[in-house]
Amino acid sequence: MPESELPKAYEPASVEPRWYEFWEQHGVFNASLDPKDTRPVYVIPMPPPNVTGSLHMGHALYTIQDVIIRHARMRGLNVLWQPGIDHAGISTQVVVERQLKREGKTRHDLGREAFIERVFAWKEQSGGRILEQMRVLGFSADWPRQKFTMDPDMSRAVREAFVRLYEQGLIYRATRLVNWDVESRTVLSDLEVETEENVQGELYEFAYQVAGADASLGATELVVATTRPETMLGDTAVAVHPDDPRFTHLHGKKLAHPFVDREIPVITDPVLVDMAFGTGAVKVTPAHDFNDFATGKRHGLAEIAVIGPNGAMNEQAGEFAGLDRFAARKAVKKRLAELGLARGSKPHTMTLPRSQRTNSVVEPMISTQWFVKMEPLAVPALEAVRAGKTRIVPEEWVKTWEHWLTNIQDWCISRQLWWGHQIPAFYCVSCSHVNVTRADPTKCEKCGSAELERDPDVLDTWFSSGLWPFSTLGWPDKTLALERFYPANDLETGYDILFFWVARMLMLGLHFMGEVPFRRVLLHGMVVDEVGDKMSKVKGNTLDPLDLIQGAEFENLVKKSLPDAPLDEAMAKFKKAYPSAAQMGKGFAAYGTDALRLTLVSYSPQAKRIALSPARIDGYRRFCNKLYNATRFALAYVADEAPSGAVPVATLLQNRWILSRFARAVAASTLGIEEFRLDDGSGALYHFVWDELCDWFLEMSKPVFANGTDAEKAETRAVLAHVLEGSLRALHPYAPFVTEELWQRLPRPASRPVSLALAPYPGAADGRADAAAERDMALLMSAVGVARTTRSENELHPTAKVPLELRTADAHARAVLKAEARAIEFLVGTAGPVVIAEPGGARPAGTVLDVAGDVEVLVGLRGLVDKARAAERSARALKAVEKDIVIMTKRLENKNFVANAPPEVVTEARAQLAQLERQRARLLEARKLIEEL
RNA sequence: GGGCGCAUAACUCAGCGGUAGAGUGCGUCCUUCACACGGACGAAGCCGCAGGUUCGAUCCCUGCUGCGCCCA
Repeated sequence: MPESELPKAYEPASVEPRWYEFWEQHGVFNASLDPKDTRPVYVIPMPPPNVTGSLHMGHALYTIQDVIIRHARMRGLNVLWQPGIDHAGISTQVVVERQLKREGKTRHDLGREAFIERVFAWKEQSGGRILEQMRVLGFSADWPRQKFTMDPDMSRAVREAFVRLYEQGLIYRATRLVNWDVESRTVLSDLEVETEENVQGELYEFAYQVAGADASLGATELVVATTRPETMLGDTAVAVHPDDPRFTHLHGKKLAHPFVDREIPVITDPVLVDMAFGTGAVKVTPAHDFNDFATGKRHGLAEIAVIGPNGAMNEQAGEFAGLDRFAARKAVKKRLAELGLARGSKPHTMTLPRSQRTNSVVEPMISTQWFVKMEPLAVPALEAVRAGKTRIVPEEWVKTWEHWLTNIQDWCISRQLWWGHQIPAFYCVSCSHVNVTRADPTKCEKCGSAELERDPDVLDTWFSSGLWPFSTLGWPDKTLALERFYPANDLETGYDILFFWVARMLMLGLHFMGEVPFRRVLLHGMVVDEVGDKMSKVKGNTLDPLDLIQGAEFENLVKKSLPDAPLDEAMAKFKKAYPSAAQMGKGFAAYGTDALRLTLVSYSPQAKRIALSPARIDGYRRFCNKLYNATRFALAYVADEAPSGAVPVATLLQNRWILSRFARAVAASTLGIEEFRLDDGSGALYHFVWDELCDWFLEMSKPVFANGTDAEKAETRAVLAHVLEGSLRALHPYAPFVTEELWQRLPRPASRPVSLALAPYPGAADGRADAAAERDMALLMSAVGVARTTRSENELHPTAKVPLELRTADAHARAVLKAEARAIEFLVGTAGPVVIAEPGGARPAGTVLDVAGDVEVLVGLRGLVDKARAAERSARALKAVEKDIVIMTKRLENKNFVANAPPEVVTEARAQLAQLERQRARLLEARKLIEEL
């Protein structure tokens, strides 16, 4: 038997790498640029992972894109899914600088050029690993078209975009209060600042003495409350509310600064000051606080920076100069106390701004930076979504989108880093003119001086990502690729980069290409641990997709995720984060890529959190094994078939039925993929394969192969070969490896291509809808089910044979059951032929009666019946039916229901009630029979 | 302070204006020749709480409670 060639269990590890190599060798993932290729195209721009990153669960979610891409490819479209890597400015620079630090060096020891060379070397060595890991996940990307955001052609696009925006007045340079990352010593955009909530801090109070105070008018000092005492060195005013009676006598007064030689005014400001908060008086530091900055502008206050780029106090801080800002905080408090100006402190819950990349507390600083003027770009983007040119799915994100874009701030794009696209601005030393040019200039375009200094800053990483959908296709040149593959059809990514990436691509795509870069944006949630917490290294609840694919012992996992914690503590954290893993024993089995993929797409796409459940992955691993074994079974019979691809003639009930169910399943899968409901699409196929194909169709074909006529056998072989081949095609986008492995072993039509990845996706024409077959099968399934329940309730050995009689008044039902006698006998395990009869007549002694709809099921259990259990079950069934009867009766007795509900609902309810009452009658009979046993 | 979302079986999650579903787990029986990674059968839910709309609400609306996220 051919099946003996296959091991009994599916082993993904021995199968998956082989097929990936095969696909790449045959170039099945490559888009066609042949000018004569007229196929419609389908494009998803792949989000380029960071060059520093190693594969995490977020990347594994690219599976959603791959399923859609593979489906499109199987539908015969010219598909482009172009992979790439992002240079990831800050992250990468931080990684390499940390390496240098271990060698006792800084980037300044190397110099800019050598440092960049070093980063490139690092990138070559370890940066591409993630793309290798993506192959493990089966992603069908067009690898020969792989891009890196710092490739020469990408850099050219970036420079072109910058120059054009500058020429159009949309990029400008300005001095503003910006977010400063003290650790990496660069400015950040608003989006790169994250707020840490519920930080336990203190509200510290101290007093400013009023200059020339008159004690008879009131207090001679003004007490302010602050969370940042050290910034008082840069205070240029104290604000009170104009309506606050406590401070009326101080309006217009000056305060003496205790540490620096400066008097600062008391100002009144209803915007900044909340009378109820703190002391009602607010110190104003325009150079280090956004609200204070705005206040300063309103009142014409000086902006005195007291903190330097490294986070230490500068020379303006007088005696505190040189201290780190946090050390300065302590020092200032100590000195205030010594001067008798401290007025105590209160615990205070606050929020802290932190750098997304380095996590250090962000310092507002005044600095000269490059900005993109956003409003002219945002308005067309807003309109494009409103007009439906790009659709955001799920729609709930549209509100967020609208809110952000309508309140958008100008985008700070310069970064004080070395790693990235250096800004193409050249300052003339003699006339100060700013030359912004496509090619490096040799002399100033204004005064002709050859003395030019290039701006040292680089661009925000997201600037180049924003050009991705067209820069990767050759822009600014008019290439065939650009013409063919822009705009893309869909974009699929996490909601966390809706603004960072999606919005900017849409704005820049509209601006430079005059057309939206994609028609749909599909936003998925974040992968979190099984109990819903964000995955983080600190919590030790991260999962590496490769550990799930290849298997891993929990002990090794926790050693990897929390290397510094005691083993039992780390293990406890891990098991708390993954309750289902805690029940598993020592570790994860090698679930394989397909199981992980099926799991990831099984989550509802509208869930904001995807709580990854190891038990669920294991469930899909079993599904792969089920599919594998179903094919093993089939191969024993169909190995010599030569299917034509046409739907086989079917006369046997189960053959007609499975063709009908198959048509439904593939329709559901296709709809699911098209509607971005991969959970529904894959679920339909899962249940089709397991619950219908395996549990009923394969089971019913066994007696055919054992005892059927040659014609029946031939028909069943043809249907089995056809449906199985079709099922593998249908499942391939979700589970590419196991399906390719099995498909290559199955007989298949001669017209099929070399790889399943290129075979046509099945459609309605691959099945045959048959309502009658579905109805008749339902009857059979329910009768068999009831008979089996009776057997099981009485604890019969599975191989024990029982006499079976089915009685029904419905002549059609009798005909169906009679025709399917062989199947029923096999599925129930009957002693002798099943008797099909009309109701009434004597019941053989020792027979248990149950009902399946309108069919009485009589199982002969002479001497085997557990009377008590049978009675118990009978009572339970009766109770359930009577409960339903009460519900239905009440509903139908309600005049309003009958009058107002749609007529078909009323008719349906009446039919249900009638059915229930017939069931009750039979159950009462059955109960009587038990008593007689 | 503003906004968004979630609350359904022990766990993780679907679903839905008309008698509540899946996977895992749990219980019983069984190594029957595709699969014990299996089969058959079964137990298990005030669908968060309180109102409202409706002939009918787990579903729609309002409020509350709890949890999560985003923005300021």
